[in-house]
Amino acid sequence: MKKKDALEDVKRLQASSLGYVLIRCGQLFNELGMRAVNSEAGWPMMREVHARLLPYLENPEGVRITELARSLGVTKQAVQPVIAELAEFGAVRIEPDPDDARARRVVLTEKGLAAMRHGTTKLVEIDRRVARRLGAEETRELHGLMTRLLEVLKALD
Amino acid sequence: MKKKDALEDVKRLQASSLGYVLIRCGQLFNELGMRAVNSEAGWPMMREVHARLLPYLENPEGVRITELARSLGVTKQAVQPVIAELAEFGAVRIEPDPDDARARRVVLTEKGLAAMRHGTTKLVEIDRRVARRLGAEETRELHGLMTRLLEVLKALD
DNA sequence: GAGATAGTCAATGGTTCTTGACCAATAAAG
DNA sequence: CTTTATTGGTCAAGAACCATTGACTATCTC
Repeated sequence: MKKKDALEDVKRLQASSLGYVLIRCGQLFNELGMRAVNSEAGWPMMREVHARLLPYLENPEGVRITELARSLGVTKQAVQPVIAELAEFGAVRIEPDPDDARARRVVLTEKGLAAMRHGTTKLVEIDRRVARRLGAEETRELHGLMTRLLEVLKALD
Repeated sequence: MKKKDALEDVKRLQASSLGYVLIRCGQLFNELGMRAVNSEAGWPMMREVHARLLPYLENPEGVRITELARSLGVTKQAVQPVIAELAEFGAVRIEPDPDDARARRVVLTEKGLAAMRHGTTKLVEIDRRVARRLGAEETRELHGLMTRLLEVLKALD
């Protein structure tokens, strides 16, 4: 059974890769998180696009659509339906730009902030379930290492 | 500036969450990996769907389409175009099922196995770049913890 | 004024997935 | 050994989502 051995070989290689294991973990966690958020009322249907956009609304003065598009790496036309949905829900407000009459500013509202908080809280709840099985010490250690890893990955491009 | 404080608060909450940091890391790593795989010739266009399907072809005897669909949580119709593409490329072979004349078995070929190996190798290369910045000891530790985390997450549902 | 920039509108394309109708083979039951 | 229900798979049509290009308006900058 040479073929079976080759398969086992690849699986060993996968298990040996930090990245492979990391990607799997990230997907599973993401799935759990999305399910937890959408299982509750209040947010009609949280989709990946929303979660991807929200972090770029850090500026309390608002962010221009073009800037959002550039941050996300897509065209401004692609961003429009997303912010339209967010605005309809009330997570963002679209204001005219005081400095430029052409431009508009997408501003995170209190409700949008609450949505971010809610989503993160759900993740923290899963954290706790994980910690109960993984151990408090290990979880803390993992969190520390992961935080450093995030910095490394950001710098890596 | 109460609003800015509230935002900082959420960001602190996010940074404190293992899951949040993990998801970000996973996305970044995945992006790097996909880019690395597609930058080389040999595999015309590796998409997420392919990467998602391949792991379920572990059985050397092949797997039924219905079974694949159930594993992926979609309909069998959704699976069909994916395996058609994989078959066209040569990563899988579609054989009649010896036990059931209705059924077909999707079998991973040598080429498909090589593709998995190639993808994982690319991840391992990124691993090394990460390890150079994170430190060998830390990387090893992180890998160990992450492997345990994966088991925990799988069991969590 | 000339040219760049912010944003919108319209049309369109690709990917993924769905429902519904169908065929062929199997399994269960009389 | 038929009848009936179930199962594996395909075909066809289409919906949802995400993104695109192209054309246009309004404004800003020089």
